[in-house]
Amino acid sequence: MDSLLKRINLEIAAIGGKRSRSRAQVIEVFFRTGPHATLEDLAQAVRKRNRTVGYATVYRTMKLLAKLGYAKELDFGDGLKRYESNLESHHDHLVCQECGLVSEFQEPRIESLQEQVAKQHGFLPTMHRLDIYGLCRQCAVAGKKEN
Amino acid sequence: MDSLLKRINLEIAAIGGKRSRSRAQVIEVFFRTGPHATLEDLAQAVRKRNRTVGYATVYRTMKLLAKLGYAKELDFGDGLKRYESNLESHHDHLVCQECGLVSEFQEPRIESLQEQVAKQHGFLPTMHRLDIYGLCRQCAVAGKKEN
DNA sequence: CTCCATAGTGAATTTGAATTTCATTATCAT
DNA sequence: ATGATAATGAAATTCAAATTCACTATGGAG
Repeated sequence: MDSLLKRINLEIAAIGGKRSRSRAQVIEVFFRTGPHATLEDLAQAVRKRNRTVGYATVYRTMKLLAKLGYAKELDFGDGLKRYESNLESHHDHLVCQECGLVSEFQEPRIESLQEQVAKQHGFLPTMHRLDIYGLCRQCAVAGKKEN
Repeated sequence: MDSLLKRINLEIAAIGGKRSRSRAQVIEVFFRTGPHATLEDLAQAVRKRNRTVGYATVYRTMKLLAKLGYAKELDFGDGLKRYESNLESHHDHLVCQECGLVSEFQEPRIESLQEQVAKQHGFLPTMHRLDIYGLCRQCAVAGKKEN
């Protein structure tokens, strides 16, 4: 974690940036917070520690982390931007439309089929997004009972 | 096309709705316009024919079509909502990050793997979204030349 | 160490797509 | 025809996100 912060600071310096306490706090909170956190979540968490950190700094820092490749921007269509660490291995999402629960999965066979498809279309893929929407186990059961 | 409009009007009537000229124009323009049109695109196209149609009507009509299942809402992460007809068979998207070109593909093997994954997680899928981002053939070639 | 150019900051403002409001108009069952 | 109600368009509102701006902090040059 400390070495991670150091590495990030080096990269920031490399592109002509300076350090700051606020930004360090945002970065630390981000990596400590669970995945799929909204900007609002992150801002809350940061400000819980240090009330003086402004929303703008949270937004700017997350954008910076995304640019450096440490964070990934997510959008599950609810109008809120979410971020997750890009350090963990790649995965896709199952989003419950009822309770909002987001779970993750990996399926290498899907990945390789995507590569194939892209190649067939002369397309050079840099990333992809696969989100499956529906009802989680809990909500599916609850839904059945209602009928 | 005419029979489609009639069918839609029947469904609207069934949920207690009335007809209107503006709405009919929006619907017609939507089905005549290429896929992945933004709301702005649609509004422009409609207002080109009939300047008196307001943006709100375009927005409301597209939401209605989505609710009835005739239109699908898309979001490629550029902050603009797009719509495509839901009459064509299901497909996923290849989005060029350089020129914005969107092309479509179908891959039944991916679909079935998704079903499998969902089942394994006790998840009841209602829909999914798979977008592959990268460079289209044109832009990939152009990018190489630059280096 | 001391400058000082410049990056970063937070509060406040602005942006911009999308939605809602509201007074008016159009539709349609009776 | 009439009256209940859906639909309309212009304008106002919403809301997350981005930007502005006056001020502060950082860190390389000397």
